[in-house]
Amino acid sequence: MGRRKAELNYSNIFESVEFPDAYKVSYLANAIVFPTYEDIRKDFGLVRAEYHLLLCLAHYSELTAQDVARITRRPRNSISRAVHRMLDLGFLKRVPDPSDARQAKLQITKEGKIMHNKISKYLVAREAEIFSVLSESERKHFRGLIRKLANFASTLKR
Amino acid sequence: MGRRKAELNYSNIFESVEFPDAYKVSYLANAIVFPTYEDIRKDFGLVRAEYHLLLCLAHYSELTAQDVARITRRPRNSISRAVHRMLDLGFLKRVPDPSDARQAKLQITKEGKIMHNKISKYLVAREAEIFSVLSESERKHFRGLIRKLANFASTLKR
DNA sequence: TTAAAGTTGTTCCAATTGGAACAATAAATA
DNA sequence: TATTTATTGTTCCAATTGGAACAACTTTAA
Repeated sequence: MGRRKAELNYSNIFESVEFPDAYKVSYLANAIVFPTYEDIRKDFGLVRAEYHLLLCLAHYSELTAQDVARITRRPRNSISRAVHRMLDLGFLKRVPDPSDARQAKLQITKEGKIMHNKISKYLVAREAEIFSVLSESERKHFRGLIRKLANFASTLKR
Repeated sequence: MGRRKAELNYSNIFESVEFPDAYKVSYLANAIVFPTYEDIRKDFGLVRAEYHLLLCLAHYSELTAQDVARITRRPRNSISRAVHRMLDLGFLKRVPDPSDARQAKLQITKEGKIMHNKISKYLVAREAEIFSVLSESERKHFRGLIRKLANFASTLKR
């Protein structure tokens, strides 16, 4: 095994960087969120936008593709592609909207729900693992603060 | 302008999702981190890995490409590509390591430092904007908690 | 009523991306 | 010492990605 240099603590940068909070959010995302999408792809065969559709439609009974794009802040064409694949896989169904011929309402199917539950279970376990480092009260605190931040972020134009 | 549907609050999902904390971290990352990389590309002409090199080498005087890959959790080939471009741009210099012919030590140049300062200034302002929604004491709390989480995440295998 | 502007979902395309394999080198093991 | 295993940086390649343009449609303004 190649020698490891004397002592390079890779997390020193956490404290010396000029924007430490944003940097750690970014780091957490890289460390947690992306590997998670990777796992979902490997274990369940769905890419990010496909999983996002499942997630959104498990929580809203009816959405347009555009709604999902807005909720997840992803480009419309990625969602569009994903919709077709999810229709083929039988995880979604689509009904034209009679009141607006441009759009169609999407719904999750029974099979989609089953898949969502499977993935969800995995993600719940993953969340528990990550947050196990916080005490119950710390976690409660963190939840309140990140809620505030996320809500604020959701108001940002883009 | 197309009508907006009666009332669809896109952030409802924040509370109903099965893994609310991890979801909000992910959401924050999507809302904040990615647009930031996009801005850095547009305004400064550097892609993510290129900026990461600048950031790392502004904080450690000497690193190998592999070190940077580890610090940022990015694939080595992305870093390798970025190194070449940054050398061409004059933002980095590279010196072979006499004690290990496989690797080379990277350093940031004066020009690189100038560029880093410019980007940094922008990111500091951006961080201030995002976190303006928290009070001073909330922010202090948040900093402690996210530090704990990020440090823990840095110990995860991948 | 007609024209202009905005919206939705889609296709096309160019660029980015990361996995896999590779050569060169170093360390570990027999 | 010789052989096996690991590491570094690189190239290649296939897949993913998102911007831009587009057609169909709706809403607003003239």
